[in-house]
Amino acid sequence: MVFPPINEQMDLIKRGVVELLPEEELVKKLERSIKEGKPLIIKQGFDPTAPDIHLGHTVGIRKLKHFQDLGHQVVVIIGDYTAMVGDPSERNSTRPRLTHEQVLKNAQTYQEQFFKILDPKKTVIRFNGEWFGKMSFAEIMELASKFTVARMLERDDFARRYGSQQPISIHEFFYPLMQGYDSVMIKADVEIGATEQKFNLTIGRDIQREYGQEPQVILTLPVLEGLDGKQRMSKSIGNYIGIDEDPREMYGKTMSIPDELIYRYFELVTDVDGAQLKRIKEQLADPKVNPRDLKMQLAHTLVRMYHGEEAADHAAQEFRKVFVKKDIPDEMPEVLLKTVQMRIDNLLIATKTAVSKSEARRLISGGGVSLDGEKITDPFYLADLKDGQILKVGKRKFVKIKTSAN
RNA sequence: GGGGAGGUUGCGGAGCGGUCAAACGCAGCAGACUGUAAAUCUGCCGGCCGAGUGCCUUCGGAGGUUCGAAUCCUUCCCUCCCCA
Repeated sequence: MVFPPINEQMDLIKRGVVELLPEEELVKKLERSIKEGKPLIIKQGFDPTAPDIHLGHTVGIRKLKHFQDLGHQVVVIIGDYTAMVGDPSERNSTRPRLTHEQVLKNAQTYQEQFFKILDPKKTVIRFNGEWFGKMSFAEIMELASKFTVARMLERDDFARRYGSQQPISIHEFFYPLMQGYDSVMIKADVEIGATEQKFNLTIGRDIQREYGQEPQVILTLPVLEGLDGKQRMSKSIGNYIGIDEDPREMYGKTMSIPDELIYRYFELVTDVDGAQLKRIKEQLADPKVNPRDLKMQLAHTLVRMYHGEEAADHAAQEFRKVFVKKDIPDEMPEVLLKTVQMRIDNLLIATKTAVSKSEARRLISGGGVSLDGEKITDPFYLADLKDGQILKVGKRKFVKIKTSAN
């Protein structure tokens, strides 16, 4: 196995990285790897708590991909066991625990989605239930004895919860230990994680040392902000862009990120190269350039990466049409109705464009509803329904009406 | 084991016998504007009824007191702190 020279490797490895600790150790590992022709083992763990991967996850996955491209061995740990514990990092409350069955089902989807970025032939996937599932109580006690409560409470999220009178369950203390033990089991050389993972990653070094192994190098990456631009991207907060999402959704959601995040997204979750990245930065600083255009470029890039060029072009076209020109989209869901007359509030319910009648009436009175381009503000307006009529609710819900009369 | 503080509408957090579907902030939705589903401003923000000092469901669970309870009492469940 032949690897690129160290400085070349380091350049790619360091892109977008927050901390690389300790850097000298990585250099030593790389030197040895080149000398012996042996790839390094690069680890990252994922908790299959939600069945969809979003852009936030891809920050790490893309970094794994960098290592993979350099010829190293990527090992993805699916934390089927740790997911039952729930990572306490950055949480101010105990996470709900999942059943093993749910976890396995989620893991399946995860794997499929990983391979949209990673090369399946070069990726090893391990479930940590493989070793934790058969660990004896004595072994668990041994692992637990290697750490103290005070050490755990050093962590600011635990300290914060403790201080603000929030519950911390004992089992949560096990999470970092388990994650560290994963590193022991696969003899990790490098572990990748978000900055909030630093504590867990560091514990991994200590645990490896306790078990007589050379400690892993830790590499932390920024936490990607979600659509709101403030909170971390997360499925449970609902501010995420899933990599499996419909191209138009993906495009539109990207357009809704705050302008300040444009560069960050380019840097962390797209495949644009260093030169392009530099140009984007310059353009963003130029007051003559409309940030919207760069955001459109970002949206296009993301859709292209996950759905291909054609889908990206189409999504861009639709966006221009619907949101810039305020036109109607090419395609929209059709709803078949059995009558030719219906009160407008009921029509919103029938087309599922509103969940409750109160909401429907609110939307109507608020001026958010139109039929064939004509705004309707009376909730009791009796609409004559025609085939092909377009109902618009809010900014982006469109429904084409079909009547059974024809 | 003893003492104390708590559990409120998605979240945070007021309310402590009627004027409470419950302040306020955040999130969300809609409208206006725009350079975009950015920013900003305005409105809405439990459900139902052609809509009103209307009806129904909600303030950890179950009972009770009262003309009337998120607010008082009993009991149960859950959390946190201090002492042992």
